[in-house]
Amino acid sequence: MKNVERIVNHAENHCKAHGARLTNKRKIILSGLLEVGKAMSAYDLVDYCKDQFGESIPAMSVYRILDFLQEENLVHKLSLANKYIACAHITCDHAHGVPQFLICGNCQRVEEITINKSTINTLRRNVEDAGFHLVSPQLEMNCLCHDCVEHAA
Amino acid sequence: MKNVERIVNHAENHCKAHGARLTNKRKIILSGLLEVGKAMSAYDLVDYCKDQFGESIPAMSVYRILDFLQEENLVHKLSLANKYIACAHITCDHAHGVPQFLICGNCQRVEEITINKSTINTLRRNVEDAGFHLVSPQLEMNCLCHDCVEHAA
DNA sequence: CTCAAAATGATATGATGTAACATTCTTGGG
DNA sequence: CCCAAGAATGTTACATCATATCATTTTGAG
Ligand SMILES: [Zn+2]
Ligand SMILES: [Zn+2]
Ligand SMILES: [Zn+2]
Ligand SMILES: [Zn+2]
Repeated sequence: MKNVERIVNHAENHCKAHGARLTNKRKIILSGLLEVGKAMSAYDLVDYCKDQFGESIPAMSVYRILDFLQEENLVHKLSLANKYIACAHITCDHAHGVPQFLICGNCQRVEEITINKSTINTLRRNVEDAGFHLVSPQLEMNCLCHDCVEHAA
Repeated sequence: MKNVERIVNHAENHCKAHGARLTNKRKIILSGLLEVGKAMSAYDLVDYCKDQFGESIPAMSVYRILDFLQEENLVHKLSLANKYIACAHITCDHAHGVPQFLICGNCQRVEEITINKSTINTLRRNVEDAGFHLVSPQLEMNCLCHDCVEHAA
């Protein structure tokens, strides 16, 4: 069984567990994101599904499906790039924490990480000191990946 | 002298100091952002300048002017909201560090802060541990301001 | 003053995202 | 099984955000 298929199956079980339905179209969108392995715009996904799966899914539907997948923590939106990326932890059994994203400004690679609690707490204290309350520590950070740092050197 | 005027003068000196020109149109855009005191889209600014200053500045020019103002650190872009906001530290004489933004998800108030170096360094180490190099610690955080926390309680 | 560079304008178009209503699919109770 | 109700998807139109390209105007150094 291909890896993408395995992850999609896992996602389907995750949905079933609380009565949500990972329909065929939703599987296709999720599969596309998993196959590509990097962030794509909604319209990129329209094209990809047309080209790779022969499925014409209108943009409106893609947006709705992306909303659903985000609610299920199967996909995340990167506001810095207006793109969407498959969750890197779909097959992990632990509950999904608030993710942080490292975005390589050179090759666009994206890494989804979970920064350790003590760092987040430090950040939270900084925010409280400024008179605000941190609601969600989802962060998107402008980075360079290891490869791009090497090649630049 | 009004406060906005004072800040704009300071900005003009800042530009002059290295041969950049804070033209009249650029002053108008910056003044608009300062008067409003919150984040606005480029098209919001087109309308505002038309209504408040009787200046019809085409959107294309507004975008160019915002680009200029960002390079001068007089304005920052909030990617989370696709909006622009005047820098909170124009009249500070110290060099402008990399800012972080706290955005109230309820009333849209924005606070520009500079998180202390040690926190940023901790964050940087977390990023390095993930095999990436942090290029810019500009962060946009989904928060609630103190007032909105109170009123919700 | 003159000319080149900088700034701004005009026009078109691309990219991203949502509103509103229609149609189709799914599913559980009779 | 059948049907009604809700969920999912389709259609159309439009709103919003942003850039490409070329023309014109403004500015300032020489
Ligand atoms: Zn995730
Ligand atoms: Zn890279
Ligand atoms: Zn600033
Ligand atoms: Zn608030």
